Amino acid sequence: MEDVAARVGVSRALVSLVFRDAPGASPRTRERVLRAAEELGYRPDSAARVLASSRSRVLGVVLTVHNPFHADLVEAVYPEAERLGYDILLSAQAPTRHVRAAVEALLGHRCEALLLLGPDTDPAFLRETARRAPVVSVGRRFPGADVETVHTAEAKGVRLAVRHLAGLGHRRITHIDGGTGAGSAERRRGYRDAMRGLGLGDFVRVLRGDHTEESGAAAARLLLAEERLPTAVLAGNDRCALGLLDVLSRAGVRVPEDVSVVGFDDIPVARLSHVDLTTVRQDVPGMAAAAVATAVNRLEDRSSALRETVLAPELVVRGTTAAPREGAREPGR
Amino acid sequence: MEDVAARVGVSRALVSLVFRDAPGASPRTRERVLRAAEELGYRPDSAARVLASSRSRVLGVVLTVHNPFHADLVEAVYPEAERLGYDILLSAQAPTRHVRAAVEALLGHRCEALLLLGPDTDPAFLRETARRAPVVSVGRRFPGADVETVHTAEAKGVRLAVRHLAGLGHRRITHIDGGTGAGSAERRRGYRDAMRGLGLGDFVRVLRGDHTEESGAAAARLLLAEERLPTAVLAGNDRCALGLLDVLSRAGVRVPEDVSVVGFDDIPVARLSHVDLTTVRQDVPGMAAAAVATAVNRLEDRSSALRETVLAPELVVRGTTAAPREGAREPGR
DNA sequence: GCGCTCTACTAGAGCGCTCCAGGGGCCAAG
DNA sequence: CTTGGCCCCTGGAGCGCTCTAGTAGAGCGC
Repeated sequence: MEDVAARVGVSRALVSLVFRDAPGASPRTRERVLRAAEELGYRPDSAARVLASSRSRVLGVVLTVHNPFHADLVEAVYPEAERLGYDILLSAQAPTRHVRAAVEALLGHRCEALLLLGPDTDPAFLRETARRAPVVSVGRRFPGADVETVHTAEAKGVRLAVRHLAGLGHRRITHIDGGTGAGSAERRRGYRDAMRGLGLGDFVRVLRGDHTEESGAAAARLLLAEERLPTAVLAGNDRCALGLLDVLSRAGVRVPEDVSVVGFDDIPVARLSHVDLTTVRQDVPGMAAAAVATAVNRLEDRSSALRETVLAPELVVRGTTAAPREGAREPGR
Repeated sequence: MEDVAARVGVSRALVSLVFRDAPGASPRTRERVLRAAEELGYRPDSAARVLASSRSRVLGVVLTVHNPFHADLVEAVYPEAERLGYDILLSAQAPTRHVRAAVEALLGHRCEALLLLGPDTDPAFLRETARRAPVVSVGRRFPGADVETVHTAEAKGVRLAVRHLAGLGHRRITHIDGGTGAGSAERRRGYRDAMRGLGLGDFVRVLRGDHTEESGAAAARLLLAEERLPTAVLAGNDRCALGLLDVLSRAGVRVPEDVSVVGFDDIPVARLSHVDLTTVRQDVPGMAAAAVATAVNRLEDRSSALRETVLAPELVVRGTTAAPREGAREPGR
């Protein structure tokens, strides 16, 4: 910085000012400073910057690196953060690496706020973390944990799916739930309510699962071993639906002719032509934008109240749902 | 830090020393400092640390966030880095975000070296980046780009797969390649060589593809439209194999009875019971360890020569390969 | 000419840490 | 009793920036 200043013949402060895009330098000088910096290969040091300004303008994101839905969110977070002048740093949560470790790393690198994607942790830890920095939980609710929340109206999404299926003539609609996965409890409840709301209370059936392909496969094997299949299955998420589809198709069960399948999330694989999964799409750009905006808002106004942003999901009808076969219909219909 | 020092009744320097785990403090004092810090909720500020020491001990990792193989690598990188006392920062590459942006972010945050996972970029950019910091390209070779390289012996992996298939009696073994994907050119060449080496040169057939499920699906549709299927397909990677399997099974083609399928990578989905894909496993822990070690070694000895670490792959035989049906055998066998 | 404002720029004090050059005790050897 | 060495510990100068308070000088109205 000293060198750049010397080369242009101004003070260090002026150079600093130019690099901060702060007012107070003439266009001509600004231009000369920039050129000198270019020539000398000077790039401001973010550590020093952070230290001096006690602001880093960095948001930390904790993701489960194996989760395709998180991948979508991360991708959507970047442009939004950039728009607001923030930088993004990622840290991974994994079976072998607790959220705690990811949070420590991020905070240690001066992230001003944290976006936790479907964090697999306890409210106590979040409450504690929230005292250190604004925390936004994306996709998972933590009542009473003092964190900002951005999530989809899960129940509504499930309702859309159930109505779609019922509208096609399905009654025996089984739900494979997502266990303790993000949003899973809400989806399970939403399913029960939607079924009852349509007078299908007697057909309610929930299979335990989680948000992986494996659990969908397991559910499929369980169903195949029974006397007859349900006419439709509502999976806890797309990955579960994928596992289900795979095992069903290998067993010679045709989708959607023999059984209809609906997922949740609308991850990229679901859109592939050969999968063509009917699913409930979460508003990824909306969630990313809301998460970033919430964090930034909180940063700029510490006293602001906790927000809960709920985004509307959307049913995307593709090729895995159709009317049940005649023979599969309930008698007396 | 001042506060902690005051509370214990020592100097700031002593506190610094304790937190750096540097020798020169008695166990008793060390203990007291740590307790005081705990009570006051003091945590050293990494920005200041970095600034003062002009070392950050942070490695930057650029990954394609949608890539399950990268997810595996990232997970394996953490423990290795921790062992050597380094921190990891992630930045994503995506269709909407060039490697360049990820690299800038990481370097701006004082990463001392960069691990690029199968970077989708040009040698010129890498050469330029390598002048700024040690760069390790994982899974993709860049001859002449002055970067460290860690990759699998792709040709060997393919050879193992081809031999396995040939050993089962297959001759019409088709390869769906990975286009410009990481390692793809080597795999393609390896396939050709292996086929010729087994006297199967006449059966060489390469279908253009890329490293996505979609390309596997497309290849499957193409094959299904032909007079007869090959008896075995060697996909460019697991994702491609997955797309292929999916379309085949929906078309009523049984795997491995009607056609055998082999993937490459051994990503988590491949191991799932319902997929049970025979594949060539890349040594993920080995690659992660080598990548970290190479970066650290380079950091500690700037003058060290560029290394290329080649790891042996391993054939994992699962349920998608078997001997070809009698009828499918070549006449005259 | 004076006082005023406004623009363009500067000096210098931090930000929170590391690290080096010591400085006292204390003990064993001479 | 000295000397040397070792162990613990301290003071203070940076690291590369930001930011506040302030200066110089130009332009303006009266």
